[in-house]
Amino acid sequence: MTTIKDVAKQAKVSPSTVSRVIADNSRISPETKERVNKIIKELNYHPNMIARSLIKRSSRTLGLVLSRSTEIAFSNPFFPEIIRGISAVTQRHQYSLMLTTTEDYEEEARQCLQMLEEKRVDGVLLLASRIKDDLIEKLCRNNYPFVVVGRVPEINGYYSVNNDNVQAAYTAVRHLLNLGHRRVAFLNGLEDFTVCQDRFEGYCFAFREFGLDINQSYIANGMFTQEEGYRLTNELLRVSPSLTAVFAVDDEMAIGAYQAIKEQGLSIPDDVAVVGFNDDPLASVVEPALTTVRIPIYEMGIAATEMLIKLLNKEKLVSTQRILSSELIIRDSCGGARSGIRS
Amino acid sequence: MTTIKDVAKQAKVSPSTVSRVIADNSRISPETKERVNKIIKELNYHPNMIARSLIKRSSRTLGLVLSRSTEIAFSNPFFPEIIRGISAVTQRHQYSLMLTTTEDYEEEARQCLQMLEEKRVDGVLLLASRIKDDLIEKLCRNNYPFVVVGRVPEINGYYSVNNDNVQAAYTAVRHLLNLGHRRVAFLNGLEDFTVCQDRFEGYCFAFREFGLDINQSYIANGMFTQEEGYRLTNELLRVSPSLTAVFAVDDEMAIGAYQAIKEQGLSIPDDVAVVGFNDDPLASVVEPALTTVRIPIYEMGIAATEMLIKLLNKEKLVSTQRILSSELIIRDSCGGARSGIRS
DNA sequence: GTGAAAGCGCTAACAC
DNA sequence: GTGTTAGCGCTTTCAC
Repeated sequence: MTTIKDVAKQAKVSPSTVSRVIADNSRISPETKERVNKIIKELNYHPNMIARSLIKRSSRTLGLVLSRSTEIAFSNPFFPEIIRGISAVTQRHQYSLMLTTTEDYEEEARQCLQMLEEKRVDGVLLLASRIKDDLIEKLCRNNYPFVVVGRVPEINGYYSVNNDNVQAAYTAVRHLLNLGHRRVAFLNGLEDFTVCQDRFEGYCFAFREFGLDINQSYIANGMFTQEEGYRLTNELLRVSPSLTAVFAVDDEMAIGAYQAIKEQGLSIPDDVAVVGFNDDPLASVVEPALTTVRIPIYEMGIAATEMLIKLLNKEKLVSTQRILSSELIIRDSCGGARSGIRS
Repeated sequence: MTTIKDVAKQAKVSPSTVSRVIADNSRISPETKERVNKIIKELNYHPNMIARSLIKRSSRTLGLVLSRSTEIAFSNPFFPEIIRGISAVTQRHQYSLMLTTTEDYEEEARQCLQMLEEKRVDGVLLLASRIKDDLIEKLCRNNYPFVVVGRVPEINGYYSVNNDNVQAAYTAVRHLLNLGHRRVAFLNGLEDFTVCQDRFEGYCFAFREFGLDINQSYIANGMFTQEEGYRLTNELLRVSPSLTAVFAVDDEMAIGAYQAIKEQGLSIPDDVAVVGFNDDPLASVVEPALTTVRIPIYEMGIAATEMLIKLLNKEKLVSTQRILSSELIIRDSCGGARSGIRS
């Protein structure tokens, strides 16, 4: 293994000079620079990042902890897309990305703290979804740099990136109300996910705007799965056979609703309109193609990572929170022509 | 920041003793051990992994480089699943995982080498798919530890984990031949992916076993996308309207085939049977539910990571290659009853 | 059983 | 401009 000393010896300079050449220090003579660079190439020398990290007190690495529940929650496109965004920015800023996946929340918190305590990472990105989150409290208490993708209620002052869940759900439901629907069911996820709270709020906003009351028997909660969507829709249709539309908090659930609606001999969109959320690849494949909300996942990854890196550089941030807007993708599941409406 | 010296001072021992306590060294007195551990807890001390890595000459970190093309190639379930498997093993062995995603192959190779050269990682996991691969040659030449998920032709002596693509495709096509189909088209991916080569080989094996000739006009190549599946199937049906079955190298392509077949007014499975590959979540959702091959992705991640860690520990490996078997999931796209047949 | 000392590979004052 | 020196936080001989 070649070290900086080997290069120094060969180039007949001191290690510090080599170090300066690598750092592209201005007050090094062009001749030395050239000679050293030549030797570096010859010896195929690469600085040892571990050693550099030790002295710089920074690993130049960001941590990302994915818990299984988050994965399930957002299922398909979310996971690879956000990583792509995160990775793009880490690379641009010469950071590395350290990843762990965990099966449960306890483990997630443990691993996240460990990465920080052991100085493996300079800061972490959190895909937060749950209502209660003592990990975040702990991170705050220890002054660990972190950025949350999502929203954590009852905690303030943390940096975060999120999409406009309330607004997007409002737009989606308004779309249904505008088409004349009044008996609109809401197929919601589990209540302790903030996305579910927020999307429910959007649903309520739209109803309020139209001067309509919320009918509790139109609301159902369950897991973000197709099976659950199927089961809940069957139940909703049993209790309220006169429903004319279903708004699902997730496309997987919407697909489950499709099954249930079709099994009842009802037609989509003629008898029951459906709107989903997330723009899962499935959405354009099912028949009729599903009207849904597209979330800028890649961009959220970008934004969150940029925020974290600025934080680490002690740069001033314009705001502690960024909300990215999503887009209602109108397809065939509500009738009407296709188009895109900005929410 | 608390260091080992702080702990040593507080516990009135030397840093080396603290180090020994942490390493659970046998010849340290129980009393000292207890006292030191108490101080460690009190001060909330955590060893700095960077410093440890430096002296141990090991980052205890594995690298994973995902290129965009790989992602596209295997699309959906592959990416999160294999990471889940990899992550499970890295955690079990107290390793970390460093991840980068890249848009192209050049970049992939560059980043992979860099991680190794800069000693950020002790070894890398490669999701290899392409026929020509000079990255792997380079890794071999430099004696960098690595394990390939997939197969790289024309290179030997590297460690790898793969699924039984030839066997699985053979089983899938034999299933069609057993059902009486003789004019079976093969919707293949791009020829420079080894998976495509291997699955094509399986297709040929099955034909040979049945004493049938390969009809070149039944073979089509394209990208692993739904659109391409649609386009190619239209073409195949135009040239050979008498086709009775389509075997697709990927479920996305199979879904594209569905569209084309249905548009021709043909019924699945009555007029044309379809078999896919990968058991994409889509497969169970489309109508009729798609018969496809399920690949043990999670297990491949597990196996590859275990192999790499053994390699790093200089443990003897039983073999340089592990082939995991996949399973034909029989659904409704070929007619007949549902069941699982081990390939 | 424990401590002292050396050093992993690098950077950054501080000299000159 | 460049070299000398010290030291990042840890482990590991080698003493005793």
